[in-house]
Amino acid sequence: MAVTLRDVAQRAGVSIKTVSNVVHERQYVKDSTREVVQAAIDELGYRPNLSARSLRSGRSGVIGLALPEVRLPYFAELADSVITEAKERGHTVLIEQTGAEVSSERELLRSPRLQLTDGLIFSPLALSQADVGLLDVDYPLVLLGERIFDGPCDHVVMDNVAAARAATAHLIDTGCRRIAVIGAHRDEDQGSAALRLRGYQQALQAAGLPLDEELVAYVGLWHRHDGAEAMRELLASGVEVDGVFGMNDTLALGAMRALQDAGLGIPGDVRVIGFDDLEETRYTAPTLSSVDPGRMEIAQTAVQVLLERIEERLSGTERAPRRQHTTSYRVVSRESSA
Amino acid sequence: MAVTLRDVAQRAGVSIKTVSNVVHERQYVKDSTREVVQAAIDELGYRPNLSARSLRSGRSGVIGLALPEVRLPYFAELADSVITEAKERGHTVLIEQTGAEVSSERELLRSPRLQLTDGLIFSPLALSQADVGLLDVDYPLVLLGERIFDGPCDHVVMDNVAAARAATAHLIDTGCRRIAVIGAHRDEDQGSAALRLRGYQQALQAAGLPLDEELVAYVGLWHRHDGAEAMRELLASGVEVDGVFGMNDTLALGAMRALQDAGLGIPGDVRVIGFDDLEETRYTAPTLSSVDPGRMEIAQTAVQVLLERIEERLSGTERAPRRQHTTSYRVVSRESSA
DNA sequence: GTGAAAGCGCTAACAA
DNA sequence: TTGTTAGCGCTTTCAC
Repeated sequence: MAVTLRDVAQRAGVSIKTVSNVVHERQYVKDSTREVVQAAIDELGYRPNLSARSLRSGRSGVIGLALPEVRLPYFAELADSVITEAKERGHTVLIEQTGAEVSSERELLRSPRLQLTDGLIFSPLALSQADVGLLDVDYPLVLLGERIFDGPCDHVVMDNVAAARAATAHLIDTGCRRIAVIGAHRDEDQGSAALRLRGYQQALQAAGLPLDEELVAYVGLWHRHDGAEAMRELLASGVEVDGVFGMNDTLALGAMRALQDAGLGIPGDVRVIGFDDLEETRYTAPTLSSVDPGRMEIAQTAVQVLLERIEERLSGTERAPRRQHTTSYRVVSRESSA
Repeated sequence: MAVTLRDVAQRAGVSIKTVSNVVHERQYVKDSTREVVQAAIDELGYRPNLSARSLRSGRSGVIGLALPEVRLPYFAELADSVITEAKERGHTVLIEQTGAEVSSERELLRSPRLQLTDGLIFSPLALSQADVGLLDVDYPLVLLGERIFDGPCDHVVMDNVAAARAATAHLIDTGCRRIAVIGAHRDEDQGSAALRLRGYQQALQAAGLPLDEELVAYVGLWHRHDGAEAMRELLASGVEVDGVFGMNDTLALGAMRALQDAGLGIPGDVRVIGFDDLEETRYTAPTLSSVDPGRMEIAQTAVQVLLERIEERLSGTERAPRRQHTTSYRVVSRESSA
């Protein structure tokens, strides 16, 4: 059925080893031999069996990417960046969706589904510091985001507190005094929600503005629907608002929608800023100010670090200590806060 | 290093075959034996080596999904659906991005990167009928979309012509007489763009409206940017417009943005409908009417058909003839065409 | 420069 | 009901 190295060797009248050498473009092969072998490969349409190669060599060329849901724009863009970067480095990406449930995130780490993967890039949404022990797995793992610190693996993060502080400060600079924040999670102190809330609070304090709990909107998920819902409740509560910081763009877009439904002008009556710098923020009406989290940098760093770990593991090199890699962010001002 | 079947067998004091039987939850294993083996598995933390299993059994449990770019919302949602459906059926998904270039789509089909995949779901954007020969590959392949017909593989399509006709008819029903269409491609007669254009034309003819070439906007890609750009040009040309059919939601959203920038009201001055029914159409201002292409049905059908083919191939069963599977669509009316 | 052969971990046919 | 064993296709020492 499938053409194997042996078939090629037979056809070319050489040993299996020589064919392997040609396939891997190794030196120490006479040019004439190489040509004969290459001809046999082409004629027979030989394609290496990656399962066999993987079994033998211990590496499959596939890396796993675990995230809540690819349909969420932020993760779709992150996946794109990771896939692109991995391809650049000769690897393919297998995607696992965890749906943001703690249980599936925990299971994922021990899942046999990842077995033919050389390593994993994991962006948890629900796991907490208490789960840090689960991260001590026997395969290369790079963690994304700030839900867990001081884990036994490499970690790529953006400074959420500073970025949220900058976003909030941006609204303050443009004159806002009653800034609502949408996307807080109750009883959380490590996740993005908690960190961005902290940044928001720090900015208010730095500006000498009061922290008004009425301006903090708690939500379940960070979907558009939740942002719209939260904004509606905020408006219904009668609390005065002249600025909105959405913990991500999707929430902010939902909030914009609710504000517009209520007949409020953006940025006239209320200024809005989001977080993530999704492509669509450039095309909404009005265009949405946001924080660019440096997605490309995150993806590149994560893939690079992961591949280094994979290499290290295979070559038995002394393991470098696990590191935390911090990437940069940038506030992007658009119409919604002009 | 890694725990193998042999290690478990030794620890449990049974043969490797028995352990395998337990792992595969096969019958004919005494309960007491099963318990002992399970205990050993848990203690040692045994996880099957999928590369070995794959080499031996000829199936990896991984299916490939090739699409232009996951960051495009339609494909992000499609990927989500495919991954979810595949997981449901015990498979994982490896994603390949082709970037909508003919060359990479052609290469993809012969790529060794797909070698440890059991089969492929392929959504081409650039391949044309002329490439039909390339689809005659030696692995299970399911094609999505209508760029190629009568190929040597299964095919899941939605009736683009009928759906576009329905979308256009919807605008006509609400009173539009000068309907622009955005997203046409020059020199194409098989792709979604050509089919949707045909549906648009059929609807106009059926209503006795003239086909005005000035109302057809040609674009390169179907991104938001292209929609905005095309709409701007349309408006600048001075042609009269009271309705817009965007060949996908992204184009329609870009067009909406341009219309709003020009001070036109939606649906007051111009009614708009898109295509794809992206989640965000429910949250834009105004909400966008669209055509629901039955993404879930497409994904389910594609995965099911592919897994059947994989099964067939492995069991050496008589191959059922290649089939075309047509899924259903639905016009969803929202504010932009109310 | 090239060949022979061992074995990666697992599955499944065949034995017991 | 459980054990033995032959490879799946490849990589990789170690000879020649």
